[in-house]
Amino acid sequence: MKLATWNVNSLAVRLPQLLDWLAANPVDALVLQETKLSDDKFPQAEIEAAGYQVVFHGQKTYNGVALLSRASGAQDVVKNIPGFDDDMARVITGTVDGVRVIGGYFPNGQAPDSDKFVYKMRWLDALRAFVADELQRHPRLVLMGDFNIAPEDRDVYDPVAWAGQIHCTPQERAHFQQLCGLGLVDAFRLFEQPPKSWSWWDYRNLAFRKNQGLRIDIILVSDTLRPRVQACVIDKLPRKNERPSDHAPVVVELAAQ
DNA sequence: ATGGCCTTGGTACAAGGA
Repeated sequence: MKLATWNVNSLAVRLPQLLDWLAANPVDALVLQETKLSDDKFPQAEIEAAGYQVVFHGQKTYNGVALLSRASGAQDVVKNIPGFDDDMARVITGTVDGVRVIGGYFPNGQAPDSDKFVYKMRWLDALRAFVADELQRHPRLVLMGDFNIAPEDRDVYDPVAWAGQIHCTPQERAHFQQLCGLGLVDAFRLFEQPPKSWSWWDYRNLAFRKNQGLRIDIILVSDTLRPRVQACVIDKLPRKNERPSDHAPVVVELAAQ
């Protein structure tokens, strides 16, 4: 079973690339972030024509998430974080083939001294409570998405320049560790990986060509699923396309039960 | 090297992203 996450930075722009990627990478579940589409504009028919079921939670212009899955579809779908009042469409959850899949577009936070950072901290508190609750009922659980947190210095191309900056603050990293403390593990780090592995590269500064990026797109798997994890990779190929998203997909492979 | 790019809304350029 393969599951993946991808921040597409506008599904309206990236739909052809998404369909190409799915044709080459027939995953069982895929969560998308930054679809930037209200639900009435979501390209459901095109995705279904490609052989996927899809549930989505969007808004105009900003944010927006979706969960694609194979024929059996996603069960018990939840949109956003219950009990957390939020104008932004950031979370979608469903059960796919017995695995509880939570897809998240974590707040950016803008700057550590900003109101948006305060929101990020509140959102992370709410997410942690939600994930803890979900884990009680679904021990086979995957939390994946654009975390907008670089968990460690090795996830940052220039840790000195980024020290204390957004994505790298001690507060954000503490939240990441608290999520792991619920009984989740970073699937990417279960394996030896190439040094300087990133999932996002700035559009500016020839950052992709110079491999200057961050690893902020992350797949956490529950302790129950951990023995089934066989591989976790970042697929840089779509970042080499014309008109790419600034993020690359991340894929995890689970052994059959 | 100040910012350099991309997307949206809307039709000029500002805001947000990371």
